[in-house]
Amino acid sequence: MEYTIKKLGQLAGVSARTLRYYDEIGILLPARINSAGYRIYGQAEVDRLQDILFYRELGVCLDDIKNILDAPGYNRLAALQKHQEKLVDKKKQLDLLIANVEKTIDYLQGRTFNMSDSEKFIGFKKNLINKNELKYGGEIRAKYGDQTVDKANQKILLMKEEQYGEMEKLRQEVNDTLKMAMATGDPAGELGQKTADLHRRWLSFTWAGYTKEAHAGLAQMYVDDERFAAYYDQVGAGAAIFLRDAIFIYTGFMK
Amino acid sequence: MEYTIKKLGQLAGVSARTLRYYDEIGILLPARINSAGYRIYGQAEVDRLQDILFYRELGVCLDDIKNILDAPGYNRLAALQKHQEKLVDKKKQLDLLIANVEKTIDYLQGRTFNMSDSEKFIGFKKNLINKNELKYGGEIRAKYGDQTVDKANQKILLMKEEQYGEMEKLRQEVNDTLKMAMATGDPAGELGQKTADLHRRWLSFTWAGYTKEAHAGLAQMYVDDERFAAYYDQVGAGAAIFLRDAIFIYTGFMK
DNA sequence: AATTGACCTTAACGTTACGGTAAGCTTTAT
DNA sequence: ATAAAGCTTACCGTAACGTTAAGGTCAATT
Repeated sequence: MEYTIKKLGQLAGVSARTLRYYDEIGILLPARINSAGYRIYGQAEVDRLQDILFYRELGVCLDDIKNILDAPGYNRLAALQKHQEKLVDKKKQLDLLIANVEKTIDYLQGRTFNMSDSEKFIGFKKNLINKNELKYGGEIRAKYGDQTVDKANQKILLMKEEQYGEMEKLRQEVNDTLKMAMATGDPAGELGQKTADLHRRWLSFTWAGYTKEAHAGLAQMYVDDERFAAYYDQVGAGAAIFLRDAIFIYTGFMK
Repeated sequence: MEYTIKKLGQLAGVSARTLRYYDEIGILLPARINSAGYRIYGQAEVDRLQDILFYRELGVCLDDIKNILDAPGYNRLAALQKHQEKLVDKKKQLDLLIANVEKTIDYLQGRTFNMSDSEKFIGFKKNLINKNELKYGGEIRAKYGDQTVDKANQKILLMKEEQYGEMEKLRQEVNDTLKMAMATGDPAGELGQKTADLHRRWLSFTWAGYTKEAHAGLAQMYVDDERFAAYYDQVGAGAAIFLRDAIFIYTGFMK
């Protein structure tokens, strides 16, 4: 498949000006120039542009990207695997920032009293990639010894366990609060609503995009799907229905 | 608490130069200037800087941020709630990009044959926020009618269900493959390793940062924690142990 | 055959959000 | 007392394009 400059731009979501600039600085040359002087791009250029955008997304400057892609030992597969790690890091950082926003909201609403100034800046972007890491690639492990790297990995592992632990704690809290709420018999009451709120927070751990509609939809699924119903009914008979009602009220689907 | 320019910079992770620039363009003025001409920042400025960085993270230009923050009707709480949504959108986009990288890796390794050019550019950043949305805020709902908004939300809900469905399918696949693998009795065999790989992919749905160490750690937890052990042993007696062994081999923790 | 409108070209200047450096004053630590 | 660290203004430099101007090309329609 061959592309003119605008077609490629539309495909990749960048402007034609950007592609001309990339030509100008020599980071992405067209496959050929046709008789009218038009830039024509081919398959190799599509893939190279994809690589460029992967690095750009990680905040690497174009000059560095050029050097990386043109280096004699460039290994696309290894690079992609590194990308994956970096993107996952980025996602983790986003989670931190989202937690920051949530805590700030709680703070504004008076539900959290101890928010330090330094906490207010957790999760904002730092440079994800440092040049050395890009340049020396796999050698860093040999250079600094596996110990350092393993220590770093262990730290991540600890964080994961901690995160998992928090999620478990939250899940337990949902169950406990649900049980107490059911004793009151009122899904609209304070405890019922607290259950729904806890449930939302638990969801947010794994769910990407929270919306009220989705939350309510899931609540209904809890009732319809026997596997879920069975899980929640461990808490008590009719717990799935009670939880659904509480969530419907919480999300405004029922009054 | 009062801060000098460098202190505030360190707190927030920005340079002193940046803060001077913010002063210059009038987006963040110091609380006062001391006798030596030094900029001194107070509590209000800390919070305002936090707001500025929230918007900056979403790609809003400084001029727009200034207008937003200085608008008469600015409501910090509402703004934060909108931020939360946007960040969640961003996270979803990151998930798309990660999926893109993974698919490209599969493609390079010959495990996926049908990757179209347009697929190669899924997930790269577009402008997350458009000006109108920022300016008119809540009015958009009234303006275009709830119908439009609800339709959009419904679409998200559908995507969620789909995503959930895929995850469920994968989980089922893990169980099925695990059962077959156990019949062979060899965790290091093809089926055993396929189980471990499927398990990794299933994990990646909910886990932010995959590392071999964490994967292996979790596998051990499956054995140690009776709740998990019980779940997997539904597949067959000793399934948790078999899965752990397969994962240990897969992650290189055992030969 | 002519026209229209979408597309392409080069060339040049403009913009955003700072980084870097110079030249000099102030505060803090030793 | 002196050096190091931190502060000031002022100015120049930059990356990655956006924008506009002035003009050539292509496909479809009249």
